[in-house]
Amino acid sequence: MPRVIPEETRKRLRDELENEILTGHIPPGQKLDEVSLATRFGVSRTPIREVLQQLASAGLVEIRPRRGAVVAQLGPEQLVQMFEVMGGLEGMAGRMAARRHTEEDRKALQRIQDACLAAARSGDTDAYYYENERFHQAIHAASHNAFLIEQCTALHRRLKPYRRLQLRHRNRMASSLAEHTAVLEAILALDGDRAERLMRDHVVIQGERFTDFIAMLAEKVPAG
Amino acid sequence: MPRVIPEETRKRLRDELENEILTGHIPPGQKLDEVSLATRFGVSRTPIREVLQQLASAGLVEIRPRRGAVVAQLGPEQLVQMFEVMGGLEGMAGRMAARRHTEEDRKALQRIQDACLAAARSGDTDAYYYENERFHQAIHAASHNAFLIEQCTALHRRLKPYRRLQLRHRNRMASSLAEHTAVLEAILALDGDRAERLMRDHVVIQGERFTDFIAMLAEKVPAG
DNA sequence: GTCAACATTCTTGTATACACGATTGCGAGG
DNA sequence: CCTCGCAATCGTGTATACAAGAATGTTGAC
Repeated sequence: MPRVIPEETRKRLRDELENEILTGHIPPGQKLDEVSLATRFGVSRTPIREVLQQLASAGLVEIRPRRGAVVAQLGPEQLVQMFEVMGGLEGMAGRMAARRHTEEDRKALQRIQDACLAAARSGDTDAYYYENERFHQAIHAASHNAFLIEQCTALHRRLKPYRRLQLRHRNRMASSLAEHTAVLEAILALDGDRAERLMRDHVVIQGERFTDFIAMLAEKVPAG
Repeated sequence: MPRVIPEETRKRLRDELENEILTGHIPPGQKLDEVSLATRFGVSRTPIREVLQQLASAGLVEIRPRRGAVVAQLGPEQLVQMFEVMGGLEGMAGRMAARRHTEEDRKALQRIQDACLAAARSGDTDAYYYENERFHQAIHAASHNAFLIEQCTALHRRLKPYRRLQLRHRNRMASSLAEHTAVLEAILALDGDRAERLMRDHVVIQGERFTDFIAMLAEKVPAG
């Protein structure tokens, strides 16, 4: 039994667990038993505990002293609030992008917007989801604020599982694309105020639609 | 040697270490030796490592694999970026506060503003610093977005050591107070857009002044 | 049959032993 | 005198032992 984890296993530990939580493979509220996880990954409890701590700091799991770790559950209210903040952050990014983007940023944004358009035309939701993500990332990058990028990425990741479902509903893909177009226009026109507002609304609308959906589900399920 | 940390020691561990970093008692770049810390606090390395992990997640220390933990250093650029984001977050809070504050929020805000005024009149920088913090907290609270409050608090804490020096300079206290007044007016007038803008500028100005100061220092010291 | 109190079991939190990468200091070669 | 390489040392990462709180099951009384 090696005393040094084979370099990749360390990351695998964290990434795999994080993924299973983010994808919902391990459902919210599920208890995370240290021993089981340790056995499963073939390591001792020590590195498992470290990973759990990190995931707790990221808000993915909740550690109750002496009572173990569970996958964090986000209620409708928390989701609304997080989408609201996400909107604010993305709005910031939009504003900064409008004021600071470089020629390369322009090109990248337009290229990705084209890809979004293509995905939307072909009706490929998964492809659109992927390109949508890249579009947002490109705007973050164009803000040229590394700290903001970090914050956006972190929150984006955390909300990921909730956004995914949501594009499949109605013709959200079409309106999303239209909103992108408007945002991009504002950015290219160097209009920071407008870019911020449009971007914020774009994200908040997503959030609202989704949280409506969640709230609807929540009514049928007793809080637990 | 007790195997169970006496309940309070656990928090003391984290708080004390965090404080010493935030106050600069342990200077940025300083190596944090696990064994020394363990000895100092009278515990083993295990809880120390946990605390270090948490502080790393909060951005206060940097853990370099196999090479130990050091107190994180923020360069001028990072500080600018963080203040920029802080401004955005506080702006968000201002906007939401304008739209959502309750009667209690109104009263609290006015009460604290009065306290700020009193502190400014008496020229007591420390008192003003304290009341200023409370004013910002009151605005956060009036946003009624718990997640935003968390984010603001976290970033606020992290920037704390940098803001403190800065009020002592010039007549920053007077202009800070004037800015508060304007922000409060906008909030009480339910003008979200204006509250956001004023609040953002208020914070960003603080940041800029401070980072100018830091940048000035940085020129004299070779990057290390 | 229900509930409470106790004993048992399970799981977490801490301490410690040990392995191995990183650092450092020394000596040999240029 | 400087540099490179190696050896000794140091410090971190992991596994494991153990203590004590939490959960669970059992038994007894009402």
